[in-house]
Amino acid sequence: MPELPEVQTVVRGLIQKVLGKEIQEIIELRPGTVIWQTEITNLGNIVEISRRGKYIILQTSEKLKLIIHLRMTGKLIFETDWNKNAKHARAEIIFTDKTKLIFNDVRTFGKIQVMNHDEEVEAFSRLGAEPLSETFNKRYLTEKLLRRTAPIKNILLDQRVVAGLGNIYVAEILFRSKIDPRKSGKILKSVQIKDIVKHTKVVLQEAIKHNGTTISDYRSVEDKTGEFQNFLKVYGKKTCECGAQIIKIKQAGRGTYFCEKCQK
DNA sequence: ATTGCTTCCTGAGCGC
DNA sequence: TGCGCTCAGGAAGCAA
Repeated sequence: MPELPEVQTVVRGLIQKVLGKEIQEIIELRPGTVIWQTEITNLGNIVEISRRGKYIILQTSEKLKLIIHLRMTGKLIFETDWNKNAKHARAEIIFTDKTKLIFNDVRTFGKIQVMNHDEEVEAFSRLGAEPLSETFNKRYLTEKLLRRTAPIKNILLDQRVVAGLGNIYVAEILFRSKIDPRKSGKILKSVQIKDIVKHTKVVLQEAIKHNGTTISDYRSVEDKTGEFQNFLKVYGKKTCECGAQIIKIKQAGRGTYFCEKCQK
């Protein structure tokens, strides 16, 4: 599932492969994949590629922007063979040099929004701090956890609190912080909040360095897997490094992995 | 204001 | 071999 490190890896790949290219057309292969929020005559060249939370932002010379969310199984694969097709291709961004970007998505939850450069992305107004920015610090998180009775796992998954974390990284962050994911946000000690902030930054940076985590679907722009799955300590594991059994429960509709011995 | 449930969707894996 | 079931989960929408 693409979370911040995977999206960041895709952005890095896009900068290498498609920055500067001129978009000839966007072909929607499955209805509902592309959301047109403005009239288009000419798409223009890609002039800037960035990320906000788990959203990818492509800006063009024609004052347009494409907002792409991969959700669970979305991929953006760069393809130099114009005639090549992919099994679950939902849309294609065709460039004038006969290369293309295939938006592949088994579960079809991913979307591409096409809108004006100066138009506000509604979803962005709800997003919390970027975890790798200065804004995401102990003071910020302490304020966000105030009065929140939900389990810390659920709170960290909430994009309004911090933008970019998903199920895998939250599990790893709480493991490294030695905090029980079931623990209510508001009862966390000052030092625990400090640890969450610290380990969030460390885990995300390490994962970015290793091109993200591939459990099943995630691939880079070059259709390669990440490597951070080799460094996971709890997500999907049976045994903890301490020797105890990893426990699996369900929280917020998702699998939570943790070690009862290490995480209090 | 916050919480937690449901919904969207397809393929993999499992038991029989 | 194939059927039916469960599981995987990001975020919106909704009820409480």
